[in-house]
Amino acid sequence: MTVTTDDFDFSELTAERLRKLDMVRGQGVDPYPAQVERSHTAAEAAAAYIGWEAELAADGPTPAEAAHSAPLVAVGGRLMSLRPHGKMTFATIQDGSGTLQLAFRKDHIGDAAYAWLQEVFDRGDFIGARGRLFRTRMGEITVQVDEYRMLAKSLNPLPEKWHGLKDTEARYRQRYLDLLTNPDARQVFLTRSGIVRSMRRFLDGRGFIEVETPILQPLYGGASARPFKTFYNALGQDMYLRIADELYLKRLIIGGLDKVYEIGKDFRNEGLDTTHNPEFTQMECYWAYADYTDMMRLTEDMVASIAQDVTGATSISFQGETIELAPPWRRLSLRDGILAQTGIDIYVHTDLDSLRAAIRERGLQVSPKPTWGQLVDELLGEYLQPTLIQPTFVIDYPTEISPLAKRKADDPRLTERFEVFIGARETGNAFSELNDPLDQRERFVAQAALRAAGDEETQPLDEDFILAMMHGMPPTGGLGLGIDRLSMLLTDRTSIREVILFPQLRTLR
RNA sequence: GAGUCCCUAGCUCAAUGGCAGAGCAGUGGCCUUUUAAGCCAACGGUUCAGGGUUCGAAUCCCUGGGGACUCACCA
Repeated sequence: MTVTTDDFDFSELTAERLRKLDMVRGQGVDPYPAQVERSHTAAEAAAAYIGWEAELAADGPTPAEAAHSAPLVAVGGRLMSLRPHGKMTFATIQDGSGTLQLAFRKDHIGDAAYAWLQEVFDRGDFIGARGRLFRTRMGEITVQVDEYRMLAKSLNPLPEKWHGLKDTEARYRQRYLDLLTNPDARQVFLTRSGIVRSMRRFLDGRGFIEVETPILQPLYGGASARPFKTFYNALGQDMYLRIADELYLKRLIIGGLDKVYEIGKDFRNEGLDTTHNPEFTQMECYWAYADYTDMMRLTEDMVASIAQDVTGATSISFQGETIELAPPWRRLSLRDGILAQTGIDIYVHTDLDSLRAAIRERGLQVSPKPTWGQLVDELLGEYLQPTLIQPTFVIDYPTEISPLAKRKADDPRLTERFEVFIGARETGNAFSELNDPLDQRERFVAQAALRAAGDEETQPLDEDFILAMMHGMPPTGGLGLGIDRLSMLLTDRTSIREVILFPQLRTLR
């Protein structure tokens, strides 16, 4: 039933809570006080009681005999369950540290205080309580409440306590309800936070410094993708949200910051599916005087170290597969990988027509692509990638699809580049960075030609970046790792929306 | 952008062409160690929206909205 006032439409349940709110205010009590008396979190209270029990054991008296000297705590949290039993009521509160049980006895707190609990509190409200800890007959550590107060009234009901919030759309649109009622969801985001923390610790420990580069850029670059475009009024010019951090981080390498990294959002104006969100998080790091083999060692050491930190092991379970992340990881050339899965040698079929013919000849199902490089990438995605469950460095990519990577000394058609695949998902991308400004300019020009041929995701010529490189850039290794993808891997989730707190959804009309 | 499936009470779910229902939550009552507390009672619906078919539509059809998955683009 919907109740309508001049200002709101709300449910009958909300109307009931508003009635209680009015009742509290009518009694001269502030339902939203600013000050909170709180000595312990839920977890700290439990730990304090266990510590007290341990001390007692040495002295002699049982906890029941010594109850009068049990720890006195002031706790606060959200009321998740209220279980009245006549003259005694049990409640469970939840704070960021966990849950704790409260016991209210009518003969202990008095008739009026006991009645007030039933009259004005609902599941979802915040409550603060003081009292001594004890264990119930069932052994649960519980606060014997001496006094309590309302910390904040909630006006909308929480989802059902047993099943939690199931509806996917509601879980994404109202993530706070998901976090409150689904412990799994909460754990995913704690793990994700742990991954980023562990990554920072690892890179800091290796002497990398964390930097911040522009998200709002006059020209996008550093990856092959369509950008989000916007307009900056003060300068009267078009701006882009970055699609990668790469070109700015390399400017820092040129500036003599030899080991830099950035963890931040990139934005790509592309599709939306279980592995893509238009706004996603990437770690990029650049290491002067290193090459792509150094980056491979860095990558496998870092990912294994992160997995150890957040899951306690380097061997993880993902979608029923056991994946071993301990180094060293398999290294497979792109050519050998595609040859093994399709029988096509991309070193033989080195132009678009020849490669198309070979694909047709074998009856392979791949979508048509406008350039040779994109077609090679398509073969990788269709036939090789699904086989790459265990962590694999696929190395030596065609120059045409790697415009920022250094050519291999013995074969200018290829670059010193690798992509990381784990659980059949692309998780990282790295190369020995191109530091020859003249070659870099040529690559940009070649990109323009590919764009003319129909490739919409080529990289624009960035004169300011070339200017920087003209001043001299040291040999450098660079790596990009997808934080969302890594989080999916380490939390065993197949949808990127499960590891992004607020995934992109269509706005409700 | 295309295809398939989904949308019912605050939440989790029933009802498949024939009286829209249950559990939880909420309301009233009983209950001093429960923890998915229990018992009794009453209450709670624009079945996503709009249109159509039909004696009759939550159910079938069409249009629109939102979501999930698959495909295409992408990391």
